[in-house]
Amino acid sequence: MSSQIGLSLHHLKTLHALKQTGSLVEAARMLHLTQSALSHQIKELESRIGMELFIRKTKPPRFTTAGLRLLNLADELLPQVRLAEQDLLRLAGGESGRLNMAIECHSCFQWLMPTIDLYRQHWPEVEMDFASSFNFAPLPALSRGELDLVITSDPMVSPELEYIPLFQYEMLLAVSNRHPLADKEWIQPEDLEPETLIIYPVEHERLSIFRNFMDPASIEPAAIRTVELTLMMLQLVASQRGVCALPNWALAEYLDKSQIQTRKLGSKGIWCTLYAAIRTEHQNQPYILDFIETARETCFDRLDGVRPV
Amino acid sequence: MSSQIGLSLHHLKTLHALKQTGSLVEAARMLHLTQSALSHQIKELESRIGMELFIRKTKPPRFTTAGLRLLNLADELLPQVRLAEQDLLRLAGGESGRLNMAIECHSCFQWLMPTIDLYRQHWPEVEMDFASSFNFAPLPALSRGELDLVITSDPMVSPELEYIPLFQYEMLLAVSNRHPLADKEWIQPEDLEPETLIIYPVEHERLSIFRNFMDPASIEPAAIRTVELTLMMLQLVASQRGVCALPNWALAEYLDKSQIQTRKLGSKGIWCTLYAAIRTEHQNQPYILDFIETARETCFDRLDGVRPV
DNA sequence: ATCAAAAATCAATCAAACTCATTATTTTCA
DNA sequence: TGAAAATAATGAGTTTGATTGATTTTTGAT
Repeated sequence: MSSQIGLSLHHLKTLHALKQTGSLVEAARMLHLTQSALSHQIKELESRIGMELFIRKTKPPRFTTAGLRLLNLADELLPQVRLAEQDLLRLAGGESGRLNMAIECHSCFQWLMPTIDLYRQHWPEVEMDFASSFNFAPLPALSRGELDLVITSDPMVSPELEYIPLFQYEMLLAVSNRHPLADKEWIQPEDLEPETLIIYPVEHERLSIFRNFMDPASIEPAAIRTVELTLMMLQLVASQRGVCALPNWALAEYLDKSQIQTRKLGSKGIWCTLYAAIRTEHQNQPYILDFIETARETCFDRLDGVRPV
Repeated sequence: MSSQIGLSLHHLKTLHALKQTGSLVEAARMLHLTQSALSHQIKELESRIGMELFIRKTKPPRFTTAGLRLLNLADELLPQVRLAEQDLLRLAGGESGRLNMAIECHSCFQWLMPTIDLYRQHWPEVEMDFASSFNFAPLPALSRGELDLVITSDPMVSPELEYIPLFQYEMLLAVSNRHPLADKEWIQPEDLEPETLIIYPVEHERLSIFRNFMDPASIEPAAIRTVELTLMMLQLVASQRGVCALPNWALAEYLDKSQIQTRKLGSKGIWCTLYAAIRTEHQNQPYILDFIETARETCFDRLDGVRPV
């Protein structure tokens, strides 16, 4: 029966990831596989259907008709598979549980809300609660069992904690259009010496602008101003009251609306990984893992500039 | 990311086949795999989701909630996959072609019509034509290239012909309710000696009632009457004008409506395989193979009593 | 033109899926 | 009810296919 192409969900996931990321390398990271693996996988599939699926030699790959048809299939099937797997997890692992969470990265509310909304539809029985982390250290609270999940970008290793990477993002400096730094290709630590730096009201060691950029160069900004809301930060930047460092995805949607621009921190930029921290005892708990999975999906779907792993 | 169950289309196909056939053995035959393979496959899946998918120890297996959820998923996904694969085949192999067919088994019109209707929806460009085979031998015509597909239950081996099995069925004897043979558990060749046998107007060697039943016992019926239509045959049987042998699936829908009953031919019954014969040059021709695939699906979906391979 | 990043390729490895042979369990039927 | 047949489960071994690591080729950027 050679009429069977032998499509599999792997193929669809690969194509979908390729579409989402625009490159085999990134798609591979998203799927926790090698670039080589994906290359082989696609080539094998192409040989079976006797056609190319996408045009290589173009930066975001352009898909052929056949490739588009499969992408279309993926868009239809994968969500259904996802739903079914969620149902199975609920059936097997129990419907309910407690999910107290905190975020160390304050811009994260941007994607956390849609994530939670989506998650609640599928796990209505899970009790969710949030702790604002301006005042206390969430990771110890997680260890103590007061929290169940913490979104953080700096893991503190501990035997009872498990860190599951969500995505990578770049920390960018936001400056006003008319700011002198807007003329520079990228920012050096010294450039910030005369500036007012606007930050969230947390310890400096927890901010990568300090930890990974200024501290290593032993440089401090002229002034520091703390603000609790991302939107307010950007307003201040636009008003030339200072500069601030924020994740690329947090800035993306404000770029054209406000009078601000973004610049790399250092020639390579500062890249951070955002993690979901859980207690090790929860590492197989379906309702927890599915929250994380939902978060990843939401982020890759809605956030610009995020990269896998 | 251990929240992934790792569902695959194989699993869904297996579950679906299990539901359709009611047993692992038959499901395996339908999928061209071993019973062992399916057993392992399901067990592995069950271990991954941590639940049983169906209750063994019941003749048609009863599915658990989890199993039903997956069956439901299969019903949603598999048709979509099927459509996508058809689209790819069309894209790769060309949309059009010639499909002249003939059936040696006259009852086959029963399922051939719905098959053709379904097929035409997906391959509107393929030119279809039918040759009634009462007068001529279709297999030689197929070799000669006058035909492209023949439905037959007795393959004549030839280098340029390829036989693709569709399904197995049982040849049953139809008798009137009031006929003395209706009292017998099953029919022996001798039982037919005093009877009038109603057959299609083709050579006796092409009829399995002769080839596999009466001829081996060197027995001939008292009289033979030829009729071209299945429905007419059954009317004659009901009117006690004779008995006839027909495929179980052809009889199934008339059983309660008319005054007829069916009996096995021999203690084990006569089982035949129905094939689609094509020219070897067509063995990779997508539009041909997809017709055959469509036929198989239609038969398994609509015909009672057919068995895989 | 040169360099860095991405993709393709090849050989080797690894793991999953399948088969064969066997055992256990069910079903059927005498 | 018990024996025989059919079906399912199990286990060991094999095959296939998927994945990786190392390398080359290609592409895009400077």
